[in-house]
Amino acid sequence: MIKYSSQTRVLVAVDCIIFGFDGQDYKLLLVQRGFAPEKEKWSLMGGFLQPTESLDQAATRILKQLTGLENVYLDQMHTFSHPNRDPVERVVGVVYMALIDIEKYEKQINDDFHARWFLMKELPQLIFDHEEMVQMALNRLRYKASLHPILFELLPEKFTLPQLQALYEGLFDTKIDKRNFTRKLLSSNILKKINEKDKSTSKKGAYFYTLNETIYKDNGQNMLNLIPKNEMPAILE
Amino acid sequence: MIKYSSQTRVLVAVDCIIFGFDGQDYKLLLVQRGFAPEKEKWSLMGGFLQPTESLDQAATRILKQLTGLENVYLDQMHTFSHPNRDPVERVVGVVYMALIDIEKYEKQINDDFHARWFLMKELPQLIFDHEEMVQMALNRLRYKASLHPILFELLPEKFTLPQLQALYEGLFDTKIDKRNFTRKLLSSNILKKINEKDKSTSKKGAYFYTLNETIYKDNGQNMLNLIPKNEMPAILE
DNA sequence: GCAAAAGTGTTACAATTACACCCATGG
DNA sequence: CCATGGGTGTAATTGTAACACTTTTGC
Repeated sequence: MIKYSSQTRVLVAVDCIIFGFDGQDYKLLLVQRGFAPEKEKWSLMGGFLQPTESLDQAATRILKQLTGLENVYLDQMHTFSHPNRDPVERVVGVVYMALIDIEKYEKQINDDFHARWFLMKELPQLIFDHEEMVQMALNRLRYKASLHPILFELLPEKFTLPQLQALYEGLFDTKIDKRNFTRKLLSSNILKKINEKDKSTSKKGAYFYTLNETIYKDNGQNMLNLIPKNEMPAILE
Repeated sequence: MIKYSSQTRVLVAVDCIIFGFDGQDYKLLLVQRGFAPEKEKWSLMGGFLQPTESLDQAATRILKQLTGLENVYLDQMHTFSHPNRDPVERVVGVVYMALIDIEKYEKQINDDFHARWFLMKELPQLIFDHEEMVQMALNRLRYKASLHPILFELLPEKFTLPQLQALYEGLFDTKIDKRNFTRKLLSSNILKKINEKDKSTSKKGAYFYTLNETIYKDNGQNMLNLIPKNEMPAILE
């Protein structure tokens, strides 16, 4: 078979940034690296791209290996390529961001990998350029979440408005007026109220909501706003 | 030297999507491929990642090779990885998007590559998955431009408000009210008026403006707006 | 009965949209 | 003098932000 001669081939790794939310704080799922170099140091969960799979498939495979989860929010974020980012040999690193419901995470699956959830505020030192990757992912998550309803992905199917508000307040490290928050959210029609309450965090109990799936998919709008809203294409990213 | 054994190494290519604007229409700079397979078919300008360079450096190098330009808007967009996207052998393709001032493009440089500007409306068939790449880039450009002032990158240093408006109208295929457009733009303080007119398109002449560089860098805002603007971090992407 | 969290409305202000006429000038 | 494109203001509407009290109930 003909090849492109005289070009250098390199390893391609996929690294997954896996976010979770415990009701209070954002967390990141890390693994303790089982092989040299940097053995036993903490790192993102990753693996090498295999000959017959795409990057998306590789990321899906890796995420499933570690968490047991499929069909979760998983998005290619950026490709890192400093020639010496891995000291062993050149590895180009494609980073994916995953948002998972932390409750669904299956602990037994990961024991092979010595996985652990870390509070975002208390991350250990990470190998290679993984800290830079995490920082970029956090910025990206804030960016997206400020524009699109994606934080739902961190919650179970049924969730309450106070839970959702805590999610936004945590990510942006701020307090939000709950009346305004609720009004905007409900006016988007993205939620369906369920006739059932969560009594675990208060005596009164908070109503559960679920996503209105038909509406939760079609969102795109604007901001420096040179384009009138009427003219904005419905799906932009 | 130790290596990661038993893993497959692949070629990494960088492909550049180069947008320009001629005052009327958006254009894409394509090259006629000089080697097999698909020799003489049109394709994005690309090249292989070299051993000592990063992807950003490779994209910069490739862009300079083709256009003679440096210090232009250039942004990593997405990495494509279908196992058979290149029929010769496996190549992972990292796509960059560039916005250039079409006037600055130096024709003599590209003649080695048989480069040509195509109207976005009249693109030829492209090799491999390059059409998919272009489609994604166009969506991405619309998305970004709807939120951030980046289309300036397609204009010369001095430009008029009607030129700028044509840029937005062209990208979104719509008409914008020029009073509202102007007011929003000027109220952002991003522009500086110059005491000089462009008389090339009208008898009255339109004032030139330039970017206010200090303000043109710090922009980030919102849209589904669960976060009050006061609380929005200044730089989100 | 009270502490703790959930729920709910109104008003002021800001941003966005819709809309039409005068201006400057080269020919 | 007139055709062409450039420039400008206002009013109605909509969206956003600030603000505090009542409800529920487990203890």
